[in-house]
Amino acid sequence: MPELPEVETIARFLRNSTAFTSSGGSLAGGSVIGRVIRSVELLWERTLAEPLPAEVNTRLVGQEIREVDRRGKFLVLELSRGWLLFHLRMSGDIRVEQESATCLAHDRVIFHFGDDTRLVFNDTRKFGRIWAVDDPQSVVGGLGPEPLGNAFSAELLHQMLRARSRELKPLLMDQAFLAGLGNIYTDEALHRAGLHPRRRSSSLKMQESERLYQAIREVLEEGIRRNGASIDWVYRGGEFQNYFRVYQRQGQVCTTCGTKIERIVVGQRGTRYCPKCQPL
DNA sequence: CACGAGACCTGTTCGC
DNA sequence: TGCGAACAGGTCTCGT
Repeated sequence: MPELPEVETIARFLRNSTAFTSSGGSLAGGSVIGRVIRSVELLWERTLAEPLPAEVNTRLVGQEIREVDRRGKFLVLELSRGWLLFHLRMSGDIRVEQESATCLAHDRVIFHFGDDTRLVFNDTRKFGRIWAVDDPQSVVGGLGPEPLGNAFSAELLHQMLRARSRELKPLLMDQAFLAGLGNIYTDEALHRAGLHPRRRSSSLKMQESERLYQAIREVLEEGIRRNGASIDWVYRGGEFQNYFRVYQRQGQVCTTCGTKIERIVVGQRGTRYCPKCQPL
C-alpha cells in the first residue's frame, strides 16, 4: 500500500508533535521521540521478521525512541540501543493512541509506552513486517538511491537506465534500482514524463531521462505535500488521490489530451497510461 | 540478467 | 440475494 510519500507522511507524524496520526485521529501526547518501550504485544507473530518472537522483549523493552526516519518505503526508528524498522507493504498502518482507546480489527503488534500511550501496527493483509536489529543496513542495505536525495540526478538516472534493458514500469518499481516508487507513483511519473510503461530503459535518450527524473521528483513532492494518497477503505488523511492523472482513471479522459486512459498489465501489475501522451 | 508464475493474506467490487 | 472471479498502495522465491 503505502509508497514513499505515504511513509514520509507517517514518519513526519510520528516525529513531530502534530495534531494528527496517520489515520487522522489525534496523536496522543505528541511525538514518539523520547518515549520508552515498556512491553511488546505480538498479536500476529509472522509480522515480526526479526528477531525470533521469544527475543523481542529482551531486545526492545527499556529502549527509548531517539529518531524517526524513512528509507525508501521503510520507516526507520533509531533506539537508544539498536534499530526498529517497519515496512507497511500493502495494507499496513501505524497509529499512536491512549491505552484506553478501542483496539481495532487487524491490529498485529502493539508497543506499549510507559505513559499510558501505545504505538499500534495494524495490517489487514498481514504482509507488513517489523525488524528489531543492531544494524539497519542488514534490512535496507540493498535499496537503490533515494529519489529525493541530493545524490540522485538526471545524469545518474540516465546512466542507471542505460545500464539495464528492462521495461520502465517494473524497473522503476524495483526497490534495488530506485527506492520508494510503487504502482501509483510510477504510473503517475511515467504519464508526466510522456513515456510508455513498456518502453525499454536502454533506449532512453538523455532528454527523456531528464523528463523522467523531473516527473519522479515532482510526483513524489506533490504526494508528500498532499500527505500521501488515501484509497480503498484505509483512510490516511492524504488528498493526493484527488489529483491522480492516470491511476484508477481507466476509461476516463486524459487531462492533457482528452484521450481515454487505458489499463494494461505490465510485470503482473495493473498499469494505467494515456496511449496518446505515452506512445511506445 | 530478464521475466513470469506462484506464494503470502484479507477485503471489496463486479458480473452473472 | 448468492457466489465466484478479479482486483488491490508490495515483495520474495523459484524456474526458465
